[in-house]
Amino acid sequence: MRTKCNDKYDALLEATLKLVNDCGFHDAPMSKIAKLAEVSPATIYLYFENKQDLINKLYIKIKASFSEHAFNGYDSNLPVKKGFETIWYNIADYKLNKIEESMFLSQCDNTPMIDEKARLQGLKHLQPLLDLWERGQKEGIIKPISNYLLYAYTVYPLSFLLAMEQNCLSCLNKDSRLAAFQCAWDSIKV
Amino acid sequence: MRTKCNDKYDALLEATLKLVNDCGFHDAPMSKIAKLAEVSPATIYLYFENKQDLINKLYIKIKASFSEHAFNGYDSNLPVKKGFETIWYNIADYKLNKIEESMFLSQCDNTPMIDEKARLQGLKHLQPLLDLWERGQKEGIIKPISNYLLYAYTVYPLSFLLAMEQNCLSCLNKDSRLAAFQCAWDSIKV
Amino acid sequence: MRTKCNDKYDALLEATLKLVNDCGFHDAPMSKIAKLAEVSPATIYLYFENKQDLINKLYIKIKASFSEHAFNGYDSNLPVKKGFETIWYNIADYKLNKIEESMFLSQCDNTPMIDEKARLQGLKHLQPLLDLWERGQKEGIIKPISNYLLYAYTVYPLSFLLAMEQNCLSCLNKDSRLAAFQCAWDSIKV
Amino acid sequence: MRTKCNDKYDALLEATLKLVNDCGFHDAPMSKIAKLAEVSPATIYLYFENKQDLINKLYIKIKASFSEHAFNGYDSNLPVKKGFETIWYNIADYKLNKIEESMFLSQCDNTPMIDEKARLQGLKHLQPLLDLWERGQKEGIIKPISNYLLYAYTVYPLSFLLAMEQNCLSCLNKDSRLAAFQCAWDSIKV
DNA sequence: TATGAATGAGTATTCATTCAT
DNA sequence: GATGAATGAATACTCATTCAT
Repeated sequence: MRTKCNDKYDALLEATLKLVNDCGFHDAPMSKIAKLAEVSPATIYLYFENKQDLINKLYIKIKASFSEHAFNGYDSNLPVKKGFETIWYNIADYKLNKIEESMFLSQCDNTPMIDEKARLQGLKHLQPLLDLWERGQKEGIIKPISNYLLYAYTVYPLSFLLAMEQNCLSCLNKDSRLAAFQCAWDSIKV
Repeated sequence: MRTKCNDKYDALLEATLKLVNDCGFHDAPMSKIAKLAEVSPATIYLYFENKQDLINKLYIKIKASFSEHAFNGYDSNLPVKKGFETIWYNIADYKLNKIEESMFLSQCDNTPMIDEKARLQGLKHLQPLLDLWERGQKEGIIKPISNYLLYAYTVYPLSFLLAMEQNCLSCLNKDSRLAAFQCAWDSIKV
Repeated sequence: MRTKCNDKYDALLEATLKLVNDCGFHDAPMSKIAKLAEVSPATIYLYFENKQDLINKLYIKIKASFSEHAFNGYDSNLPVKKGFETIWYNIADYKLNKIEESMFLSQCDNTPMIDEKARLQGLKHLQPLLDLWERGQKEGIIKPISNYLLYAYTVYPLSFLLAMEQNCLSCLNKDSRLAAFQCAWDSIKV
Repeated sequence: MRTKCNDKYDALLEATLKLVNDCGFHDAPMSKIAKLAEVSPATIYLYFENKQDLINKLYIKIKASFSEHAFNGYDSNLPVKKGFETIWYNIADYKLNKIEESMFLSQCDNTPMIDEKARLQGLKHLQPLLDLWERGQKEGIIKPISNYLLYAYTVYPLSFLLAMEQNCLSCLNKDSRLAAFQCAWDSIKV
């Protein structure tokens, strides 16, 4: 499906990202997406099957870039806390620097706008973090609770801080980020 | 003269809640809402100005019921931890028992589908919790960090647990809820 | 159909007149008419069969008041020119003083918004003028041309002067009205 | 790529003309217009912004064709009466041969269905006639009265004759048209 | 008599998608 | 591959009219 002219493919994804963020899925018609990408509406259908496919592909692409960021510089041989710290700060960085992408993910995750199939595909990237937690639990450093809880109390709160945007992005700034990390670590460490 | 009954008003809100949850705002047309509420499409406009107004009013109503639940049995004279515990468990209860409502709030909070005005009106109910935190900080029991962080690491994670629904609702069950609360408390206590 | 409470009947006709003039037939819904008349929409149907009937009745009423005015003080024994003068000035008076009514008649006469039946009923009031013209023709004072032409060149032009409203009402004022009458008379006299 | 053809644009204007004449603006819905033009409702919006724009454009187009007709063969060097005769007969011709167009103009001019802007644009074509009248007045051939009066008693009556259609079109036929012109001229000549 | 509630059919307009070049 | 034209089906919303009191 994806042809040699990646320019248009990418422009379409970018336009979709912007419009869905600003107006919501319900007010991001194909015609507007095409216009913003400087492309004919018909052209969209050369690269994507339909609107759902366009959204799905954007979701998967962003999820992938998110994961790539998350494990940047991470090595599974690091001690548990150090490893967790690396990943957590990476994610905080991503939220702070890739605001559009992060907002889009939030919208997808709280809305029935993504195929179940795409959703699953987006999830499978987190395995290294789950492995790290398992190791931490074996070593008695991390509480013996479900992965869901661990995620809910460490990574997920970052989404809220992002959503509060104007008033709260400061919470993720270099110098005040320590407090946030401390909360995260305190909530899971034994 | 027929008299305007609350039945229809409520049926419309209920239908909207269900459809927006199941299909998303973008696929919850007025015609479907009317059908589900067993009412003519035109009737909607006797009770609501337009679709936006319908959504806004539903949001505000649910936010209000949420707050009412949250502070049920709470007394500002309770010791900080006890007070926090009361509120936190109330909210966990709400999430567990009012799944539809909770999912709708998540969708609203991560989507540009709500008026800024309605959004603000929905926020003003949390004051007692903020007051409690302030007291806890003065007493040296709660970390001296911003309200956003406190909220992000105590209340907000519950939304994630809810969203994971099938796999994770167990995390909020009576017996395993303690672990979740412990995470919350650990992340904010000094 | 018309009941004892003429107040509401009249208020409805008045409201219709105003709304149709200001917004056009296409933007004068029954609900607005009811509101302006300070009456329930359902009440309209106690006095009128439907919207068409309401418009028709208003048309006929105004046509009748127009004719009454037109022949005010007219006596079929007057000499032809004097008689014509009387009627013509009466009509000019009406156009000048009953602007709303005159505009409504213009709209009805240039639009398919009136039943053919009502239209015919509105026409039959002009007989005395036609009789006068016939007499004038017999006396050799008025050109031997069709009634349509006589009307077109004497009475009808007044509608245009009215329609030009702001810029042109002056043409119908007491002192400048003579010029207009002179045109009318010149165009039909032998 | 299919190319936007004038056929559809014209068909739409024609359909609108017919429907507005036969049923009135209030009963000429876009769906009927589309059907009559053998086009999808959505297609209308490729050529016109909305219904108002469609009506406006039709009005302006017809006004332009009317003016073109009116001054066909007219030369500002002609003697006043001859010049007036030329224009007047041209207009009578137009009314007789372009009945649909003439009726539409009447409806527009007696109804709040046209934008003020479009209305103004439609007016500016008559200048040569006004110039002619001015010259006639300077030469002492035409009464020193306002342009409104001159128009009301010469051109405007033709609209009435048209409106009476069935019974009266004969008044505009070649042989009986002289009587009508004579009325017009008599009413303005000194 | 009078009403506000209720509604089915309709209105202008938009949308995701396909057609023809 | 790329496009603007074209469209049937849908969308939010309105209307003339009727219902139930």
